[in-house]
Amino acid sequence: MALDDREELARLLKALGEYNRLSLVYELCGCEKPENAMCLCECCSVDASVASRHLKALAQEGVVQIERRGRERLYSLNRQQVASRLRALADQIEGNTALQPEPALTECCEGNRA
Amino acid sequence: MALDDREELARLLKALGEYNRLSLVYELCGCEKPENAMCLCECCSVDASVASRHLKALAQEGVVQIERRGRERLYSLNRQQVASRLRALADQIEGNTALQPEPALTECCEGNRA
DNA sequence: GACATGTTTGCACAAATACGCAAATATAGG
DNA sequence: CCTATATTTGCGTATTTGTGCAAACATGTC
Repeated sequence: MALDDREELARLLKALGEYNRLSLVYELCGCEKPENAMCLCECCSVDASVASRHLKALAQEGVVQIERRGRERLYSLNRQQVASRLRALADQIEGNTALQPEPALTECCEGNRA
Repeated sequence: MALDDREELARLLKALGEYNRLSLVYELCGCEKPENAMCLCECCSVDASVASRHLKALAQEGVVQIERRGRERLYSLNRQQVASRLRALADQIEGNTALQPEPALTECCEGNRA
């Protein structure tokens, strides 16, 4: 795995790992259609500007998608993309990588590598 | 979903969402046997005390398990537990929850709920 | 144009966080 | 007991982060 990917994944997890942002994601989970920030910001009790910033952060990590409609912006989840990135991490952690064992990585102390 | 669970999940994601901690997790991914902090801290170039703190944080969120052996502590991944929590989130985000639709949640603005 | 509505931005601030270093602690082994 | 090794903790510090408020912007409507 490339180190850039790891950095990107860390940023995704950090974006999801804040309570109010995660609440926004859950709120979007329950929305069938894209929703604007004024509506979404009600799920976590924060200022609209705060929600706007959080949603922007989520968009930067590819969690949500922004669609402009008139004076408002409609946010929706990139469901598949986020889910697959999370599952890829789950697979790696579980050890079900089914990949060739990445020859000659930095070795662990006593040759204790998979 | 209970709000406590959400908070706990946010903490898990935050724990994983820091580059050096994620690197420790990846390092542990490649270890077949539990490894001590001195060994693990080499993957990210930080002081041993920093690695110790990171591993403690990971342990608090259930990511790693600690086993004492003499003067050292051996860390290993809780592979299944972490993987399943990540997959549960992935399922929710993707919308494959296959759950009853949680009657009467806080409604989205225009009755735009799943 | 005037006004309402939704969003973004600038600013200030408090809290959290990551970090290195040095000291303290724990324990194995002579 | 003394020493070496592994870990934890206390402390100081620089940076990041989440937040609210007010102002600026953007755009639809009358």
